[in-house]
Amino acid sequence: MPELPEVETMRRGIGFLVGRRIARAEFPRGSVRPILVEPRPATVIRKIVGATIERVDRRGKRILIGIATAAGGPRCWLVVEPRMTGRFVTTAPPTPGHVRLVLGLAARPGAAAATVMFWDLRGLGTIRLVDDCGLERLCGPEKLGPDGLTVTAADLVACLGGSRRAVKVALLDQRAVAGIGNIYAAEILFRAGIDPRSPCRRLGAAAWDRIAAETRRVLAAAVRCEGSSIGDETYKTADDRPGRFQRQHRVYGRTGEACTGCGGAVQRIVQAQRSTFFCPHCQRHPGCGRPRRPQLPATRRMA
DNA sequence: CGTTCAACCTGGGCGC
DNA sequence: TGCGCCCAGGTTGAAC
Repeated sequence: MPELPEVETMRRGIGFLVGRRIARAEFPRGSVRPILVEPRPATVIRKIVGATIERVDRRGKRILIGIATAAGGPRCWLVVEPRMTGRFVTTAPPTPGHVRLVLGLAARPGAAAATVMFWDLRGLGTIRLVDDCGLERLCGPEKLGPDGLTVTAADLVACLGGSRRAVKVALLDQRAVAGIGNIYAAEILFRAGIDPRSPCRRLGAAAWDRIAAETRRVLAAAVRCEGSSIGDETYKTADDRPGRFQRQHRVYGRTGEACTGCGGAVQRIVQAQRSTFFCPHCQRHPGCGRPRRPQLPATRRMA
């Protein structure tokens, strides 16, 4: 579920952790299979209980909790990947059985004791405790490209300009740009007017300009709306409110509905085993002067 | 290099 | 009611 806007909203929702001491940590053994935790939960608990949280950051779709070890040793990081259904909660969790981590914060002057939980329905999320070196290995530039809120056309061209991959698939590559997922890839390309099937190498400078600009604009707007909540299940803010950006979805999840641009039907196709939503009329290969016909691979050979 | 598939999990929704 | 199937915001690794 969570893409950059949702994870950024989570980060803000638990920002009050900064400066707080961890009084208690627990990895509850619910009725479902445990999620991936590295190193062993007992080791993580031993290292972080008693320590103080120095910062709460985000890189791409990951939350980074910077922790000063109790003994004043080197800082370590709790790296949380929510994947499909993970989220932080400061109120009652949707189900008690899917709470994966509980952090109890010590009271201090001006702040009562508090509890923060990581809840994950499907359990595909991960929690890792790493040092600075491990953080680099996990979230360094080899793994995560420039952040989606600030990515430039030059960044995209440098990484993807020569690629044969379909642009929608490429935008999901976190090494190219960090934070875009299936929802926002669709919304960005609709607003940029680009056919999701276009091979990257066939896009011109103007197209990359539009893609980069819409990436920043759409993600920033979604952050202001506190993300997209679909259905009622999984994603909500840390204090249990739904996001609002789903109201501004133009194509995602709207198969068969009228395109807000031309009134035609929004289409769903599958790329890289994932749904892609787009309007074949409003989204064209750049440089192609007129709307593409709805996919008939036939008449290609001619040109 | 790029695509396809399976896997990791739980749960909702649909057709029969 | 129940069963089987498809779907879901993500990521990884193996096979072709």
